[in-house]
Amino acid sequence: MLQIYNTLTRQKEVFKPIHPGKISMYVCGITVYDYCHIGHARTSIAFDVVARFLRSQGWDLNYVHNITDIDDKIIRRSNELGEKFDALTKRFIDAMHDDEQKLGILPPTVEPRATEFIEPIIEIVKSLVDKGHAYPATNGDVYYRVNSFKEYGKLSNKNVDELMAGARIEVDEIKEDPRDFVLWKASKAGEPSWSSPWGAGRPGWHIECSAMAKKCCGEQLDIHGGGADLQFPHHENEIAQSEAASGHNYVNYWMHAAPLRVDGVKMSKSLNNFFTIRDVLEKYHPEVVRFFLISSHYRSPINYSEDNLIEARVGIERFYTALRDYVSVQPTDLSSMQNSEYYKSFVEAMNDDFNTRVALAVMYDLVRDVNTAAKSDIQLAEKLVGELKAMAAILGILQSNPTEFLQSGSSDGISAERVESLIAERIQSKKDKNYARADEIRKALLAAGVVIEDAKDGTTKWRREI
RNA sequence: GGCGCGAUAGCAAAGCGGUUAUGCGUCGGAUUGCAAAUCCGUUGAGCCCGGUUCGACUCCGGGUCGCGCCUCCA
Repeated sequence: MLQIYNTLTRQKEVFKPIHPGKISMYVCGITVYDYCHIGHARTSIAFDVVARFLRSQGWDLNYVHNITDIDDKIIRRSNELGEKFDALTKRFIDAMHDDEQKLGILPPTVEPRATEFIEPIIEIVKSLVDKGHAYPATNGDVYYRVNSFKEYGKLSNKNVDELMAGARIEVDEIKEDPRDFVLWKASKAGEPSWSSPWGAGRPGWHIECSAMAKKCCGEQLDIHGGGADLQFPHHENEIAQSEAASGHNYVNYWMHAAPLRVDGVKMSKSLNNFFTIRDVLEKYHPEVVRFFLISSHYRSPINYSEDNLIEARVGIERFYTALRDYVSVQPTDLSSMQNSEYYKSFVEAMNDDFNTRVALAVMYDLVRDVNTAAKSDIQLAEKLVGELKAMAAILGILQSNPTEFLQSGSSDGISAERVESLIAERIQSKKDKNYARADEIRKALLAAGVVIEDAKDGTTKWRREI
């Protein structure tokens, strides 16, 4: 029984789909004017895991992950760089796809871009104007009339009157009310623009999601997700737009991933305390990053630090060390795992609001039993490994070759060839009972960050430590 | 100021009103030429003050501290 924490009600709820067996899930993606940072990866991976798990359980999932490819920041950046806005966004979309692919983030069912949905955006704005929920201003902008939507604030639990009193809201003469937000923005000369009933302009920030969600999922969604920082104003405004336009409920379950922190505070563009995904991947294996990001619950903040990345690496090493001898074992088909106690526990954990941490704990239990079985019952060990790999696939981890993973590390370290040749020399020394030389070699390798393990059959395995 | 969230052992991080989370680390044992890996055992928790209860880390109230949103942000 799937349970999801719903931001709207601030509690876990049993999930009930709009259409039996089907789920529509819309997740806010990024505005593409720069490289993605690890905070973006956190949210993308969280929902990638949700999507993988839902599909694994037989749900027919329509996963929509949008791209906002037109907005003020994009225009500003394109002016700064002297690069056409669509060339700029293409460049960063390509980079984003590259990052996602490395991190094992599967492509969504649909990846709509705001600029491809200008007509539907104009349609919604028009209908909001017609219904009195929006109004064109004298400068050519069209604004949403916040006081026309009586449920405004229900998602973020804001009191509308207090919002009005807030000192930080910019008072704009052109708006009827300072809380009103822009749906359609008149363009200045030279800016990218599309024609509309209100003149040349471009979409405001929030409206594109209302339009894309409607076109890709219909007027009602099962799940809508995004980073916690989008709860207000973005998702609040989406609700106001979509529900005022359609006249009925927009989203059944709102999910928000907690922010990634650096030194205890949120990683963000404005604080300039972010690390891009590509920077981090220069130092750490992509699976380490992914493992780190799913090793705590998606609603708990995670602290990004070297120590925690190293801990993630060590945590995965336990898995790969166990899997080293079972490279040929294939993941077990989920349909034949229904009676596995491990799998039942795993599914139970994931059904409980996608508790990846508990799911990993189940997998660690499985690893221990694999290692124990390896000593006495290889068939059992292989069976358990098949199950372990099947669960790992649901989380999108343990997809590398174990030995390659364990031997991966900084490129400036000792070469694999050098390691192999020293190991060969050590094996000979051992045969000659020259243990002094054998130990010397082991110490030298250790100093170079290489740990060796002698197997019973006389061979020696090695891995890098970071 | 308004609205939320959190505080767990050396570190990371979950569930749970009474019964081992889990990973890393420590220590001891098995194993090993010695190691490493592995297994077994060990170590160790629940911010403070009240309350409810036969019993609270878990529920309720009040503090303290940290964080998020209220402004662009995944």
